[in-house]
This record gives sequence, C-alpha cells and structure tokens, in this order.
Amino acid sequence: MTPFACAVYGAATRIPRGKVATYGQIAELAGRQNAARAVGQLMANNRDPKRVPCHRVVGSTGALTGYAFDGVEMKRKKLLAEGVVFKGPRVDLAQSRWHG
DNA sequence: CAATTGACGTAGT
DNA sequence: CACTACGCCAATT
Repeated sequence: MTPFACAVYGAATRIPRGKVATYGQIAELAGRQNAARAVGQLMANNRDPKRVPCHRVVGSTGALTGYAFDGVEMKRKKLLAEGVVFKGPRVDLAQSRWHG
C-alpha cells in the first residue's frame, strides 16, 4: 500500500453515513488537490470494499460514476438507503455533501 | 524506465 | 443543460 493510497482510503473511511464526498475532496484530504483522477484509480482498484465505503464517493457534479463490484445501480440504491438525497439521476450535493 | 489507463475536474462550445 | 477538449495524478503494464 502506497502512502497516497493509504491517505485516500483513510479519508474515504471518514465519510459519515448518509453523506457523500467528491473525488476531488478525497484527493484534497489525501494531500493532492488535483489528484481526483488518481483517487478514482484507487477506488476502482480497491480490493477491500468492505473496509472502505467507496460507494460514498461521487463526482463533483454529484454523478455516480462507477462501482467496481456491483455496478452503479447498486451504488445508487445503497446511498439512497443511507439517506443520501438525490436530485434526478445524481446526488444533491447541496444537502448530502460531506464537509470534513 | 516510458507508455498506457481510468470510478476526475474545469472551462469552453 | 449536454457534450467536447484539455489538464492532472498515481498505479499498472
């Protein structure tokens, strides 16, 4: 595990239930403000979906971009179940965005 | 070590 | 708004 990856997963773990964070946010918490893309890479390659709530990570617009194991559909359901507010096809960041 | 890849982000059309 | 064109970064090949 690289230090960066560790920071990223660490940050992701801190996301409270019912809230979501953007890739950019995670990148920032991990110390690389414009590494949003790299963050996605790690999530996609994430071998421990049980340890990291990667379903609480969405795009800056609130769009659900992907979910490695169960697909975007399942991701949406999970968030919905946790109380995340959706605005049409995407998350309503105005309400459900996590402020760390 | 260089090239390729991907769950991004912002600005412009 | 939806779509395109570029910039960015770390992991993999």
